[in-house]
Amino acid sequence: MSETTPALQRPATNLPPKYTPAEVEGPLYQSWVDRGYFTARPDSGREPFSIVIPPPNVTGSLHIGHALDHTIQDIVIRRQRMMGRDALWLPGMDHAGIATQNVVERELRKDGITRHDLGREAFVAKVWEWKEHSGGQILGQMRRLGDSVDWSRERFTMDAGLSRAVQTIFKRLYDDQLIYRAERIINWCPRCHTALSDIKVDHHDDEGELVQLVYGEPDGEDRVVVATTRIETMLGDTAIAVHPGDERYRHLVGRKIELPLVGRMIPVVADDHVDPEFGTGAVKVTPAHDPNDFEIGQRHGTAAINIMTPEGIITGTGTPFDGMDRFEAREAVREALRAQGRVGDERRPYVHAVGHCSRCDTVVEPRLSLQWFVSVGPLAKAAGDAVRDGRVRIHPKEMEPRWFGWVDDMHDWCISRQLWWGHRIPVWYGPGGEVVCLGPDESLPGSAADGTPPEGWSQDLDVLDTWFSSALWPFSTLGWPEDTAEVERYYPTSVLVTGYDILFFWVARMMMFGLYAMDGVQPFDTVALHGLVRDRFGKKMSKSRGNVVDPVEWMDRYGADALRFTLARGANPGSDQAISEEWAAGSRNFCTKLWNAARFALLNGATVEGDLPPVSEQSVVDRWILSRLATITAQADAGYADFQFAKTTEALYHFVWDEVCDWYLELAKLPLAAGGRPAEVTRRVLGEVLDVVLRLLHPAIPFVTDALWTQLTGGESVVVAAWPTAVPGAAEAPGDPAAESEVAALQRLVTEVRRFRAEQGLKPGQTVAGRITGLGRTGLAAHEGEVRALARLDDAGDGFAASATLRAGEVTVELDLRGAIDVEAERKRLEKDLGTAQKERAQAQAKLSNEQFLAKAPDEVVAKIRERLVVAEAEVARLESALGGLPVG
RNA sequence: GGGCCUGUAGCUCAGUUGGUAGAGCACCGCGCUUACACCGCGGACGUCGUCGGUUCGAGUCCGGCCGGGCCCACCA
Repeated sequence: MSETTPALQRPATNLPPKYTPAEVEGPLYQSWVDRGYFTARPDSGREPFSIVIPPPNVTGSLHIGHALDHTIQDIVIRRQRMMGRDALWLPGMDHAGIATQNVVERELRKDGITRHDLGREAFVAKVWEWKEHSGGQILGQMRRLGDSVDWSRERFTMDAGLSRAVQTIFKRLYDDQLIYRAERIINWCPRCHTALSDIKVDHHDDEGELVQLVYGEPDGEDRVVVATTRIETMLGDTAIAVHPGDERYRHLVGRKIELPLVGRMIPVVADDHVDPEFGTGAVKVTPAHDPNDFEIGQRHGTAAINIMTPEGIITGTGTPFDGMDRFEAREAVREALRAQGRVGDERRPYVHAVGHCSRCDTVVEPRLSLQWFVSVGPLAKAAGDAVRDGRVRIHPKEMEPRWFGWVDDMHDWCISRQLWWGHRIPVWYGPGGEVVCLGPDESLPGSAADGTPPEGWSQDLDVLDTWFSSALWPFSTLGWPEDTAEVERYYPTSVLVTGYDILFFWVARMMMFGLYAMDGVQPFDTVALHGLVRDRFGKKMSKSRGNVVDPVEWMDRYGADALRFTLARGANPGSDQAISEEWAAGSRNFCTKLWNAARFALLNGATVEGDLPPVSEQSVVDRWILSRLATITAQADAGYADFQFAKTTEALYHFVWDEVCDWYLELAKLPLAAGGRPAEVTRRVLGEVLDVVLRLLHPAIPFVTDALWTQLTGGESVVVAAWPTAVPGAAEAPGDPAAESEVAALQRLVTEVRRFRAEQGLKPGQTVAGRITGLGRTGLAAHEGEVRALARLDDAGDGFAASATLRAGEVTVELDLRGAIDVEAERKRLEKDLGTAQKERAQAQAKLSNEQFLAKAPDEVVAKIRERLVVAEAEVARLESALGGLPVG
């Protein structure tokens, strides 16, 4: 209790009449941090619960998808904290190799310099500088959102500690021969000058040309026609392949044919890969520029000739095409071959899938390259098994097939990147061809004290794929490879919350490395997947569409709570959500409603002091709301636990708005006005309801709930309040059905009277004289006062003359409308209702006269239909009588 | 090419083991009823894509078709 917590000091009357999110949210976050609420306590003796944040890229700022991701994690972790767990939500950021390097290079370009002008060391220093700036922005946004992360444990994938983890695991994998270096066809971006993972390649249909190309003598018997979309690669052909069983080419297998334009003699080989049905049944083989061809080349021992520079310029072919860009060469080669009559004049457009760099959209070039790989076989198998045998749960379960589809058929992972920003591959090459992989504390024999390598040694130039370090995140952030208390305590983490879009390349890799590094212990027990945030039409957000929502803008306009509540309300497990500004406004409105309800309670002396009054002293209305509160508490608890955020927040929304505000508060006004013991009981129940509701809502909307809760209870903060699991003093679940049905009957009657009034043109606030009879037969004998208050009926004094009569079930309400009754309106209303009732009666009768139904349907269902018939018949009778009683108009 | 998901009120979406269709927003009346016009009261709105099957009964299960979307993929 210090100056940092002004909210605590305010008397109840100080709650401003108007809810202003900025005023509520502004000071709260820092006070939470100052009080250390978010700091995990390994020595607390409490049961641990841990989440590591999916580290946002240091590039740019948080987008709405991050806001969703963080909201979900914050809901989970805040609830656990309230449940008394030692809750750790570990924050941090990812260095995002290529993305970050691109951003910084773009900055440099504005000043007309390239990274090569600076040199590697200076450039990397520049990136660090930039990271400090950009990273700060993200942290500010997280604070704004209310993320209850443990700032004392913030990490960055390029931190010294995490870099040690990277080097340690690299060395271990290397020693276990799970990392190897090999020439492979990789996706190469000629513009970014880097290898791209399969995931960074977008395939979409482009129009090209499937050229038919004649090899061998155009008229000779060694004539072979092949088809290709990349004719320029023929300069690097080293074979022609046909299917072994293809009679058309049997005579050619084993022979050599001259490669046009180049003059090289290349063999015809037989390979199963070739589909004799496709095209001409013959394939040109360019091992250095096509993955299939590479494999064919490997099988037949043919050379791989690289004909392109990293920039995509033809080189080393000894032809006039050297020096041409690949697309330029495509045309030139085609023309040259056409001149020789090997290619037809006619162009046949051909639409096919072409890979593009996901970052710059350049057409990727399959290219032979010396790269580092992780041999994923055993690692992926373990990752699959962990889910198969139930050690790791994927939520929702429908995502499991995708998981298995991926881990059960994973290619080896190319981990080297031709970048400067990232973890440098810890491998050194010696003058005599030596290759040495170094662990964190190792150095080359003969190194100088300052680490300068011996003469002739140099380190591999490449850095590791960003995902390599992210894959270690669940334990590297806890201090691994050191033997820390945090690793011991918080690993495996309890739940991983992330979007299904990175299930494969992040989650799968964490699973592989986690199981590998931590002796088979999984990195998390549960993977909770959420979807993508889309625009109001369900379209993907993109800068080009101009439909991107900036979470900060919405927080400015509606508050962080409203943004969070909006995202939570749309968060159905694993599925995308469409959001619009109306939703945010609706969420803000809900916070306002909550605020106003709390104001009402405070102005009326609601309290949480002392025990809840015994059931014997509670009114039916109290019992009803407490029963409902107990139900909603159980629902919310279970719903949050099962990651059903949409369902749960929706249920709380309706409980607060439709039940507490619309009915309970209105009904409570009577005993509060009456004073005495009934008022005392109501004040206590009212306090209880709000207290519990605020605690249940706190994980989703932390700011406004804390502001209100401290006012209501005088407690320190709802952040550290106990999580409600049951409502003490309320009847046990399934609640108090008697009270619930009694109040339901009351609500039905009041609604009926209100509707009648509205049909008759009475203004909602206008009080009229009325006489109510028959309440006892509906079990509402004790509720006449409430009916009168909510339906605005005055007691009928002397001289009362009924001019309109409403029969609602057993109850009759006669109103003195002083001749204002609209007979036609009432007739229309009654006839409509009669139609509905008759239809219901007919449906029930039809079912009950169906012998098959009677014979086969369960008894309870039959009983339900019988009951329905009775009700419908009574309703028909009532409406017919009411219609008959209308004045002839 | 293979696989997955999806089609419910004008819009965006819920609908638990098959048993009389729901929400928010938008819409139509009326209203400053002493917490709240970021509100209240009342109202209207769907042959659950389509055809067929299973069943006493299907939005809910099965099959075909049509319409969207996604993932994976080396088809030259």
